Amino acid sequence: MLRTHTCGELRKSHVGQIVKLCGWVDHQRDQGGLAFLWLRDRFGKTQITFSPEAGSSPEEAQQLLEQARGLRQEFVIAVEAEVMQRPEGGENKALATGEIELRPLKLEILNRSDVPPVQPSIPELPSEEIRLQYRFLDLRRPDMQKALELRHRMVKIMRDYTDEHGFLEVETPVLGRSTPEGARDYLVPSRVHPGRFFALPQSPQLYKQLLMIAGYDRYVQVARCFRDEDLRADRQPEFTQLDIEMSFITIEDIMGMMDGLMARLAKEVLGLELQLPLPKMSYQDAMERFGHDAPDLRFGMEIVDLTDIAGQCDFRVFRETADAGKRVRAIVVKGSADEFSRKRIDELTLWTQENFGVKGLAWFKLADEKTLQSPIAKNFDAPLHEKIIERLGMAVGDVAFIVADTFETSCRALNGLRRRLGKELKLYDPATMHFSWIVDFPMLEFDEEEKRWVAVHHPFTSPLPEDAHLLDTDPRAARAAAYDIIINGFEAGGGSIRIHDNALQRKVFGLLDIDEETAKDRFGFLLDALRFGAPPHGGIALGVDRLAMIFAGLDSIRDVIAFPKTAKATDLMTGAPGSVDEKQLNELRLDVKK
RNA sequence: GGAGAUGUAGCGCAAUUGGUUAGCGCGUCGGCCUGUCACGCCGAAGGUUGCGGGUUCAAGUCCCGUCAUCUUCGCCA
Repeated sequence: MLRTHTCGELRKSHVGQIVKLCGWVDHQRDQGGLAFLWLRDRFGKTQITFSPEAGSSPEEAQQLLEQARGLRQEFVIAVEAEVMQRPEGGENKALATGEIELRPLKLEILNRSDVPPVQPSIPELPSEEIRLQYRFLDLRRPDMQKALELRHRMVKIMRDYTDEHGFLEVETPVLGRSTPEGARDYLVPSRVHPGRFFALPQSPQLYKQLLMIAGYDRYVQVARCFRDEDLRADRQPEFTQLDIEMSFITIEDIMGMMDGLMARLAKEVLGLELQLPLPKMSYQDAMERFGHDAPDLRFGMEIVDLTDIAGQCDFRVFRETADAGKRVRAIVVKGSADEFSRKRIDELTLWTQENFGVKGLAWFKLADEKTLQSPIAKNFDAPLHEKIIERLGMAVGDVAFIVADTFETSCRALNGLRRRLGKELKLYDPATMHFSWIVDFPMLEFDEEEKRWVAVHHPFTSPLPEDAHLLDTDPRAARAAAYDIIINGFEAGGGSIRIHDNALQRKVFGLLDIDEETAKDRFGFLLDALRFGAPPHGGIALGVDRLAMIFAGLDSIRDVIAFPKTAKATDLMTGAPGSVDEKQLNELRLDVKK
């Protein structure tokens, strides 16, 4: 047996025992006649003390000390040792094993290490580039190990919870067929069928619906999904979702099931009691009040509409915006006017223009309780000043930022501004967690570029029953039976009640400009299945990586993924994607031209 | 596809307005130290400043291009 215990488990109660430990040399301290060494594995660290009492004789003690001096960071060693209580006052409270130390009897080097570019023993982080290139070393860092452990616990809770509620985990294919609706697919060429391709799943959406039709009510899968789109701090080209589908249910049933799961995760992982049911907000409300369908509700700073007042002022930009049916909207920063010098406002204006395409960013401060102060203030008469101050609820010391543009652009700009200011001005405690549902999404939106309707959620989403008739008369107004779960401004998951009626599904395909032939070719199996007793069903998918990131209080999804990819979707460690032999290409009958 | 930031020793960083031999900490190597806790002392080695071009008497510093990493807009049914 190489070891009897891990590096994290020895306590006072083990004192006197002879144990065997294996691990990596974390760091050392040589004091001449006395040396200390910390042995690390993913369970913890244990101190080994090389003193004249080591071994069974002074000669052995000296030999062990010499051996210890030859050790370097990240060497892999095995020690046989006696567990000793540390001398009075020599405990290390920062270490779980800090009450004991090991008196070594035998030491063996199992493997050596080059000087590591990443030092797991120091808290200072190397650049992300180095971390990803030497991920196997970065993963030795206790922070990474904690993050992956937390992720494991969350997934375990998800599996336990769904199992206890009668869910069945079913695996669905990774090699499927491409459905160009939605995100770009990762394609896999077929050798057996030259010129034809599999697609990696963007989600197991259709398979889980087919499982419902097959009668496998209450399906769950921890599913890997792939999307060939550009990355972000919270987006990877391959990611994991907790995929769920249920039959004979209502929206409330699914939300209730997820509320329970969230409460359990919050309780067991963070020790937080969630108030259930989780609050709900309509999409329309979210856009009006926060400018985004995944608002960060940990702080206020709600958007206020000024369009009607703007229509009465002499400031041409505002009046013309209002007259054109666009919007003039504002957010107010409470009590921080002093922090917004002209220079800072200019910088914010430029940032807003460059990132969100607004033409400008207007602002008001208060000169006194009744008078606005701003380069554009003179374009407003006194009653308008008072109206604006009242509408915005401004007090002296507040500053308001106003965007005049289309509804969509003002949403983007004000949401961006709101998030940035909320973070910069520390308007919320980063440790708080805010869960909510966003409901009543529109079912369709018009894609101006492609000049056609596209599904906001996906083409299999059912309209709300009371809105189904709008598909014939006013598709824009039809609301979907869809819902997103939002945590701290992140979309942590989303789902919908699906269409289970063949005719309705065909009608929606028609609205989406998918003609009968294409629908049959791409989704024929679904349309077929819908003719053979499809039960009403619906489900949800939770972003496992994002949930783990949020619960761990981290800013990047990469920190909860063992082997993540860079912003350009490459793997710095393996070099993937790599080139392949001509032989492989020939077998696939692929011709790669640069 | 666009925008911004960054790139200097194995790692993290510094280097006035362009101006001697590019510094500091950690690590590495050598020496000393009997109670340390990533943190004692002394000494040494270690650099094509991402890469290519340009401006200049002189470039880590300015300009152009390029590559990489991060952030972000577009994109992400």
